[in-house]
Amino acid sequence: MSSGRIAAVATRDRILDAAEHLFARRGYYGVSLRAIAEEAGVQLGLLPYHFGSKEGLYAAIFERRMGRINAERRVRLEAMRKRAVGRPPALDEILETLVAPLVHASHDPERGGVDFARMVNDVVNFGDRERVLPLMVAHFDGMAREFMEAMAQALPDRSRDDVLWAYHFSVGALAFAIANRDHLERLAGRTLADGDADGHVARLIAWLVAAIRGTAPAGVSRIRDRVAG
Amino acid sequence: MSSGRIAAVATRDRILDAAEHLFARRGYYGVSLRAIAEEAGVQLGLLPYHFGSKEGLYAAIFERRMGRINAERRVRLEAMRKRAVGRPPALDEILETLVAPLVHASHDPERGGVDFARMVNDVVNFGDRERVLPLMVAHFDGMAREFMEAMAQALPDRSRDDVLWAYHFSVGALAFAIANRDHLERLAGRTLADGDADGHVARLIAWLVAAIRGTAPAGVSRIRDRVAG
DNA sequence: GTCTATAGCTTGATAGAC
DNA sequence: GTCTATCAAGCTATAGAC
Repeated sequence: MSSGRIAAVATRDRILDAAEHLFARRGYYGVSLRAIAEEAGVQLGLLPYHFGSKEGLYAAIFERRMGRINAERRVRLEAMRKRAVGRPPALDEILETLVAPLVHASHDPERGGVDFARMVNDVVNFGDRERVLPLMVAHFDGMAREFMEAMAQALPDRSRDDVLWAYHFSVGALAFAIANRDHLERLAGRTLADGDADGHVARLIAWLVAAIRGTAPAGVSRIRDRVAG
Repeated sequence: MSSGRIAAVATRDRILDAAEHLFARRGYYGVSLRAIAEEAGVQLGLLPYHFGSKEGLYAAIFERRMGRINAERRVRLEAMRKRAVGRPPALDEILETLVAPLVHASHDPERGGVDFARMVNDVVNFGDRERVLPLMVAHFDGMAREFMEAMAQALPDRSRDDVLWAYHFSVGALAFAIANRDHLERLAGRTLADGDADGHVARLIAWLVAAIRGTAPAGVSRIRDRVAG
């Protein structure tokens, strides 16, 4: 490994950092390659050289971050399944597996922090379908299937549509939560002292469990859920 | 009122319709005035003439729609207060007041439908703060104060931060729900038969009430809430 | 009020020197 | 691998005819 290659990786990462930061604030079309190059302290021509195109750069940001997050989820899912043999997995464990890796990343500048969280939120709320669809397929759809299957097992008395709705809204709440932390502070008009990632995970899971359990269609399951949860 | 003025209003509205439709799909920077003019069947020069600038056009879309929605909310809030003298307002009524006018608008093409809903979602998830902040202040902040006050009364055992968090997440869920209805169908891989607005309002309110009630910090209030709710 | 034409700038991508 | 220079196309906003 030559020192040139090391330098190249460092440059690539500096570009990705700069792009992540700017895309998070103004969206894909709101940021020019020139602005990114300037932020990265690099010349414009380097961006198409390393990433092929603007879309390629955008996609590369997701590839850098989501692999680790989804790997962490898969490890947790596997551990969860091993713990729960013969019985269905617990709803709050499933939700923690869904939520925790991304929330932790959104608190860790080394893993993208709020910037990457905002980009995730942008993709999840995908207004610009044609552009964003490949990213959803590559980084979200596979996990979605796994989580919905687990949730269906944890909620045996719910219809397929109920599970779908629960997963859909859980992802929405997750994306909203990690991307709009500072928005909450604006609403409050002051700084909030709720910084730690684990606290956010706990609050988010409590919210989701309550929402999903509390909207049970049948009276019987509702009582059982309260005892179990 | 001359026929020229009537025609002018019609043209203005056609431009607003076209802009709303395109902004909903690709965001502010992803749409050019040229594309809007073409979609509206109008010449480019007319847009700056009628709206001053691209930002002015974007703001005009919100002015056209949000006035009516917030007026409806104020009427409902007032009626709610008259119904509940001496006792705190019910949480589900407050949430219905927050949610129903916007959900109904998101189902009605005459009031912007999904397109305007997507624009609302974009502002609520405001990545591009400098640009969007004036719109939040003009159309959302006033209502936010009123709703948080009502929610604080309906949830007397909760802290100020709890109420803040509940309101913040309710708005997030509302914006997500109205903007991503079709997203749910992609996830399902089929068309869902859940078209009516009232059904969506009911499902959303049930979700929010369950989430807010179910995350009560104290055990005592939790029991009381279940009896009351 | 609407259209045509254009000014002045920015955009993403590429070619070629080093 | 990085930089400089440049292209063709796109952008918003404006001026002036009708």
